[in-house]
Amino acid sequence: MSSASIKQVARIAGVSIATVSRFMNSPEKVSEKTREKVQAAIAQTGYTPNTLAQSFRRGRTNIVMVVLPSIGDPFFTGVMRGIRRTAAERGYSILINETQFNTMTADEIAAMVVSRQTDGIILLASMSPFGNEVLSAKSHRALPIVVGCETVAPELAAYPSVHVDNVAAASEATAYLIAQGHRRIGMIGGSTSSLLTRDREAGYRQAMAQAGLEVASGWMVNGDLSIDGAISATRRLLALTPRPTAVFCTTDEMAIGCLHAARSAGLSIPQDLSLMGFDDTRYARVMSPPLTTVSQPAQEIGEQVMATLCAEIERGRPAAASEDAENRSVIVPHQLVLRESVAPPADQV
Amino acid sequence: MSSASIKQVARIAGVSIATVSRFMNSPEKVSEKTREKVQAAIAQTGYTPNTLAQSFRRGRTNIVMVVLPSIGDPFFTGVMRGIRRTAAERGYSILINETQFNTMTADEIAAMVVSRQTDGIILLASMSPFGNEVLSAKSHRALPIVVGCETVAPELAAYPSVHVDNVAAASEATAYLIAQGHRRIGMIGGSTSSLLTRDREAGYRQAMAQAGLEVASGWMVNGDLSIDGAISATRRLLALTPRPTAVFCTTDEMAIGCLHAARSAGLSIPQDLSLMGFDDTRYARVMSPPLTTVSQPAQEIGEQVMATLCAEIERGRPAAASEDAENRSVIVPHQLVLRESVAPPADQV
DNA sequence: CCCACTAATGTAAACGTTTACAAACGTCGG
DNA sequence: CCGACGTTTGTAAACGTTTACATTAGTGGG
Repeated sequence: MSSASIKQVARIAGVSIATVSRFMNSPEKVSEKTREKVQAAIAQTGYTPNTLAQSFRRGRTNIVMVVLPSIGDPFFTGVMRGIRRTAAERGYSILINETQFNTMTADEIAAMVVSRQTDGIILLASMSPFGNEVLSAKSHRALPIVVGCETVAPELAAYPSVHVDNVAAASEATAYLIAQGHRRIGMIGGSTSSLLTRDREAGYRQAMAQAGLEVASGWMVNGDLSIDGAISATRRLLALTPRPTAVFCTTDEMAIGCLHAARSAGLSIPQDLSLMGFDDTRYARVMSPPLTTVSQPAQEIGEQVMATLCAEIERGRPAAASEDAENRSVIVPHQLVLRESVAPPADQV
Repeated sequence: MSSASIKQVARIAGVSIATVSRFMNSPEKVSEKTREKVQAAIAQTGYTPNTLAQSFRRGRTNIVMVVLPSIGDPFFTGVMRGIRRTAAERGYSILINETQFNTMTADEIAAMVVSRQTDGIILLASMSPFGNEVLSAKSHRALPIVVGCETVAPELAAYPSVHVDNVAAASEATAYLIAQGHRRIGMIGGSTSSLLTRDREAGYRQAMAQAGLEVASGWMVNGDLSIDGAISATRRLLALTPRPTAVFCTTDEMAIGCLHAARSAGLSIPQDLSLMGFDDTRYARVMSPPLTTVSQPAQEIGEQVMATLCAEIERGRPAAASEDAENRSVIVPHQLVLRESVAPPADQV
């Protein structure tokens, strides 16, 4: 007997089910008197519409899926907060998928939309071969997808996106280290198959090149976006001779690992090694020393991404017209935040 | 034309829709020849069952909701990892609800189950007045709910749960500080409306009492489970005279805030102030100094909670029989992990 | 008082599955 | 060759909504 159905409410109120349905969805279409009767019947039965039936009938679940590398990273937590906020406002729930655990392949994720389990997708992780052919084959309509944080992959170029200018930001961060007098600067990034890492690497190389500095082999290592990954990456970096005097970590999470590893190796920060992070997570400012980093407006990114996705979903199939106008990427501002993990190098080159 | 329906597949394969359905759900019931035909038709049309229709028909979404204070806390991230792992294994997706943002009231959450949007609930946050009357009124069946991490609230006593022995753990942690020679020990907890905080407080008081120590007024402050909250809490603690020589934080997250605030106030840790955390998150060991804390098997808790919920869901309505056998709480082991944020007090009392 | 027009309500089909039941088909022992 | 039984397939109802369309009630002008 779980929960009452519309039929019972209709019977009790002495009206047809259509009227009850109208009462629920557009009360202004039902007369005052009837409204009262229906209201009473609903109160009496404790009726709640069966969401499953509604979703089925309407062909919409009001659920969107967000795909990201790891929910554990505090930066993504911030983005999620923004997503969740505007999702709540607009009546959507969100389903999370972490690529880190390879729980699903890109095709499976796409299948969730095709099979109508989900109304759209937010991609915060570059899934490069996003089975786009598969998708367009499976469904004639374009999938509602929006890309966030990441630079959009070529195959996804048609989709809207919102992110900071990763190459400019990385370039500025590196330039700052250079301006402090550093010449040997290492970089700890994620896997190079990630476009985001590639962009930040491009920015790093660009700044180095502009200063006429070379990027020696072994100066760029993969820290796997994790603390542990950054710890081993840092060990590799410190084993180099001459070793870098500064390290640009493409993520605060990795900067934390790097900080720990460097200190474990007996170095003091920033005297012996300068550290630059990225993201300005809540941990950055409570580290010791507080991390110099690049801040991104995480929550704002989340909000904009979700809002854009809602628009995509709601405008439904008919896209056509001024596609490009809507599909342009939104670039949100980044900012270098200076704290205490960077100082001029002690040993002169 | 989004995605093909079972009808089209049936037509192309030259069979009835029932046969196609059987092919999908219990292929052993259809003959070899037919299987081939259907398989071909599916391949040709790219058929994917409409999940909405399936859910509607079966009355199950295979989605469960988990309610927690904040997904950002690394401890919960660990629990979520466990939940997600076993959810994936068993074919469930998970919907997250953070109470921190008050996106939904307890009643609304319950309504999601009643209205069939969700098959069950995992409560990692104590929602004390969980509108249980409302629930049992709305639906005659018991809701599939399982409680994790938290001590279960009296109204939820009937539901299964899995958590560490919070009072014992807090007691051990405090006893360790006492054993190091501390006499004035402060505690930074969450809101006292949280049962978890209350349990850990009870453990703290118990250890103090056993050592014949008094808990002075002002020694227990609310750190709001956040870094910022802990920072102000610490300031209040340090303003006391005489000030505590050690602080027990009921969360590593708050211990991090406490560490930062103490250091900002010019104290060195652990020489001037000892710090004990709780949870052993991934940040604990990379802090400087590394945090002494109490570890909980986060992932294991998640796995067990989810597995229990699956059992609840799958056994469906008919509970009866040996209810209590299943409904007992599972206590998972905790462990004190000794690192470097605790030392004997410098100033002798 | 009737007609026309609007507002309110009812009827019934449709959405894509699953599944109880009935029907058809094979196979095999007699 | 027949009947019985097991296997495979088909038929049709059901799940709880929404909604196009038909119908009825209500309103006001002529």
